[in-house]
Amino acid sequence: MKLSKTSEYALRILIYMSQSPDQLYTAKQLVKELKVSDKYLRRLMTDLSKSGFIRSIQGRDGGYTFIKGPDEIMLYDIIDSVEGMDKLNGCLLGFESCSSSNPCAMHYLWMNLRTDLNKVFRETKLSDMDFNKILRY
Amino acid sequence: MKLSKTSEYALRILIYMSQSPDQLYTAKQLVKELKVSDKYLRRLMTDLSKSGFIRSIQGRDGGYTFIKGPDEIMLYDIIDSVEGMDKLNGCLLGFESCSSSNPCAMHYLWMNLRTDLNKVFRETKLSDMDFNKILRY
DNA sequence: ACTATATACTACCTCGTTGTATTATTTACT
DNA sequence: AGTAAATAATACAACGAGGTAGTATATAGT
Repeated sequence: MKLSKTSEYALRILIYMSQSPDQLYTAKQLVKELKVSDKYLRRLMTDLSKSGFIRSIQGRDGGYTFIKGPDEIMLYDIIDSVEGMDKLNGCLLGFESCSSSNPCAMHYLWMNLRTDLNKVFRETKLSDMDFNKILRY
Repeated sequence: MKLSKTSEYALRILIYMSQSPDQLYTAKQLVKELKVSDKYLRRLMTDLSKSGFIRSIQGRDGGYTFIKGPDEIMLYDIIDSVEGMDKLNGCLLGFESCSSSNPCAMHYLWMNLRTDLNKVFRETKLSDMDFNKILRY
């Protein structure tokens, strides 16, 4: 029912950047706009570039820019890359052995809910975000 | 998208106990059946009795039994008492200032999903659980 | 009163997540 | 070549959730 801070930040950053996807964003700029700590953001940006969402350009006049277009990136992909979407899809009661053939008491109830959750995150693109509503802090 | 371990355990325990709600359950018995660590379960049971779901009976021949009937306890109440349902209902992007009048880019998307989640947990009773599907471990 | 068996309470330990500090590397410009 | 401005990488600190140990307290049966 809640994402990790890392997912929060990743989404914040990429949603923010997708306002003008061709622009080169510096860490300094993102830190200022999004109020994520400098060091933490930089580390996260490295992860995001390793995951292939953005390219990092080192050196003077460097920064970060998109590789894929925001219309090619699903919210699911972002969350999956930073915290693992499968973690969120386990048994709600924490039973290792829970499955459709051996369901726990809440299995079908939870399955329906999480199917909807997954569907939305799988089908929503970064570019579907409403850019009139970019909060900063 | 996931509950805390404490919520998992609380649900496990109460769902298990609601199989025969008038029975007196000892910690030892619950530990054995549900594979939750002895000390942790005991501490959690104290919390659950303070929250008014169960009564604890100390001393020899003591144990735990329901106060309210399982048809009076909503899943929402259990989760809310052990981890605070409000924590799960915050802004998905972690913006403090996010609200309907000042929404973040994902506000309405997330609002719809979490409304469904809340609805199900608010409307589902402990006694609605399928007791043919009580997994133990 | 004593004992066995149960819960209550307090303090501590462990570990993953979050956040910070420091140093190294890369690149454009002059 | 030298400098300034940017990212990369690594190590470590702080915190909270989860889990454990040990002691105190309560109660039924004898």
